[in-house]
Amino acid sequence: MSASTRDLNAIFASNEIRDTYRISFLANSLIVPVYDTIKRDEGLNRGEYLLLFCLAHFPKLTAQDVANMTGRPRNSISRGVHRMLDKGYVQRSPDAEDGRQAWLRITPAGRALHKRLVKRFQAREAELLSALSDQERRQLDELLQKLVLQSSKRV
Amino acid sequence: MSASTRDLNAIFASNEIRDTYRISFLANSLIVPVYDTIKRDEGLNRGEYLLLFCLAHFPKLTAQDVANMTGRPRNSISRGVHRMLDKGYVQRSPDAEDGRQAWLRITPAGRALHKRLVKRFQAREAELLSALSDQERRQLDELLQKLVLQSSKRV
DNA sequence: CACATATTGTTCTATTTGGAACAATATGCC
DNA sequence: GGCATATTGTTCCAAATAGAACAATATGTG
Repeated sequence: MSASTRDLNAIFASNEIRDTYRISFLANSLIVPVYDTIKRDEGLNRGEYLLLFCLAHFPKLTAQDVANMTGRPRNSISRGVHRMLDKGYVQRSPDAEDGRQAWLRITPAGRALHKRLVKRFQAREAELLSALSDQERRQLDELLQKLVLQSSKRV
Repeated sequence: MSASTRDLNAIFASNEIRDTYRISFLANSLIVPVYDTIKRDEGLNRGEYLLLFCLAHFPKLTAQDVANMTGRPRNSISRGVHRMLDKGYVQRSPDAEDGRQAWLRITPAGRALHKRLVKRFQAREAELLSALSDQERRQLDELLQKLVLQSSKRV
């Protein structure tokens, strides 16, 4: 009964950082439930899935690249790499020119897993976007692109 | 050198879940650096700040309300409540009608803290939004509102 | 009223997370 | 070449996190 007597959704429209609050809320709503199912079904945690996702979109990356892309600390990536190596979803080969770094690549098993798992995010995204018309989706696409480029500029 | 030879930003435009990826990226970019400064300067972790923020926008809430609003598990909220009680930013009073629950309210000290801290998020938000025109900001506002309402509908 | 079920908030525990220090390697500057 | 500084990836450790079980209270159904 407690929640029903107050409109908790009112905060979406009436707080000092409306865009921040709503973007953060949407991010959680889009990814948390899906990560939960991935954890449950495949035993991958967030860092491991992010690594898989990044490697699915580039021929090769260093651990530092993945840290830069995801904003996670290097030690988290390092742990994720080792677990994904063990699981056979990722392979690693040292760089001949720079002895410090190593190149990471996705394996066929990793790519197959990615193809299966990304469908879950797509389904959740489609559910959310069902609230928008085609034109609104195009608007959103343009706005998001401007914002992420602005955001990554300062890094 | 490794990153400069690859355009890591390309993933924004070319992945299977573009909106999910970019919204999640933006959320991190908006809140993580600010949370870091709040942790450093005030010793509040994410759950504690979220509690403060929620209570700043409602006269009273139960711990369960806060869990619903933030999507965090009840035990995290419970811990946050105790620490914020100790710090004097929150007060608690049992509900006379329902012996299980208690009402949480922000204290004057808590409100003063909130007013100071929210400015940091506002500054970060303004920095991001500087990439958009006034009209684009209005568009974003409308789109976000539709999306959060869609998102909270299913809960 | 009695008993099964649900809800609130808490504690216990295992996992996840990230800061800091570290070794190995690379770069820059004299 | 030699030495200070930077970068990569790792390990160590402390803090944060969330699932599960729990006690107390409330609700519903006979």
